[in-house]
Amino acid sequence: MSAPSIRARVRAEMIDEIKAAARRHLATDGANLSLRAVARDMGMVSSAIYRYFPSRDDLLTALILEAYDALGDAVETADATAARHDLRGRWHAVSRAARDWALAHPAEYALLYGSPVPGYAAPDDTILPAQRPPVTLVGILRDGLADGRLAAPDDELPEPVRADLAEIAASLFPGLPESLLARGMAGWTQLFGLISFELFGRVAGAIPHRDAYFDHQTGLMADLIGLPR
Amino acid sequence: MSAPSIRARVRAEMIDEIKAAARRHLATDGANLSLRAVARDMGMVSSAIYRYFPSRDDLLTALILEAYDALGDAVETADATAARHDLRGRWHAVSRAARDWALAHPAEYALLYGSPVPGYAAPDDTILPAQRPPVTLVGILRDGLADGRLAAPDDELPEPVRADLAEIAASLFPGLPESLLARGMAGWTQLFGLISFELFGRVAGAIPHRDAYFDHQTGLMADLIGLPR
DNA sequence: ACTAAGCGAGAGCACTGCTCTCGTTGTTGC
DNA sequence: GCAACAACGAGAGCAGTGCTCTCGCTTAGT
Repeated sequence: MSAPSIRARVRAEMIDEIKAAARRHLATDGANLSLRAVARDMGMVSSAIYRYFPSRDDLLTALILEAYDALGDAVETADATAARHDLRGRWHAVSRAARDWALAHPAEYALLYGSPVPGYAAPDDTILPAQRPPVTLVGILRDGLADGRLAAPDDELPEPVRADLAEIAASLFPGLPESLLARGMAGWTQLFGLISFELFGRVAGAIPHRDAYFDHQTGLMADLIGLPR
Repeated sequence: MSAPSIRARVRAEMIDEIKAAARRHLATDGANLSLRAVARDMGMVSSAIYRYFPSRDDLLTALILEAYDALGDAVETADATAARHDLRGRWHAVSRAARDWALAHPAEYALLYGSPVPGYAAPDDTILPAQRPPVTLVGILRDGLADGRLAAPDDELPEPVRADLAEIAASLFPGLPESLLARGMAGWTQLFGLISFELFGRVAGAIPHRDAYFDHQTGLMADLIGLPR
């Protein structure tokens, strides 16, 4: 007697296979995933897919969740691999990890950070995994502050901004000064823009040496934050 | 005798009406524009649209071109309205103009800066209008440098980065130091990320005071660039 | 052993982009 | 002024989509 029945195991395997096939289609055909094509790939008829996913959007949601997790893993692993006190090294490692993952999985990145699908509303399950990359980035600042290797800039924030950031800090980074959080978020925002520009084809051929450009751009944000060289 | 024949005039009006109807649909139904729905709105049958646009993608391209122009106009007008020597004021005015336009035309913004449609390749006509916002931003730096109100940072760029930026500067901003161009592009990248995050629903309810947050974030990039307060 | 649930196939609905044909209507050359 | 021609709108049709419903078959639980 197996705790998960045979049927349940087969079902789990089917779900995985469907997701795998869907991911394959996503990579080749782009964002507009065809449920029927996925079904064809598995030698099934389209209606059979509905035994496993109530709708196409639910399939997409499953893929999005997995993609968030994959990106989160990549980013956190890169952060953990770098020497803990080398703040700038960690910043670059995390940035590069995010970019590398995006370049390796462009369609999934577009799913996460591209224009939202009209009818589609991301469920709450996505909130936490979506926070992992920015939390990892700002975590570097938190560590630097604790080590004394990083000082909080003493710029004065407008009160509403300070209050909003204080709320975020309270729930995610207790004790982190709002001014530092603000700069960290600026860095995360620029990182996202940098990757999106490169991936979505703006910038085009204007910058042949993309790797070096990317590192320099993220380095500029490290400067803004005050990460020691 | 009218230089443009009646037929030609009617045709031009029809094209405009189709684009207007399409824009209306874009605003309500989101990115997946239905040619048939547009045709229905005009009391036509879908095949009649093909007399004016060879395909749905060509209709989208026309909308994209107009959107780029609208955004470019908004941005350049904002820049021209601010006092020429008030570099920081211009920076904020341009940033806000871009954001305001995006918030007022979210679907069109998504068309321009969202994930690219799989089969769709942006024609070369879009390159120039697409450059207008970043060119406007960096133009502020160019003016500041000419006025002596802004100094080029003397950070040393890796040679490949310097070379790539030098090429861009040569064609768009002759004489602009590469280091300044790099920081300007960082600002543009962050601005795009900022608007996209807000528009595409990340950040969600985390930041209630969006206007103030936006201004502060763009102000941080102005700091990085060195725009005088 | 019997019942109930899970499953895959198939038909069908409403929708999509796009093509082709067929009359009609406006434009232009003679 | 009229004939030839091009532009036009309607309609039918094709291949594709997401999704629903029904029908048998297989497996699981009692």
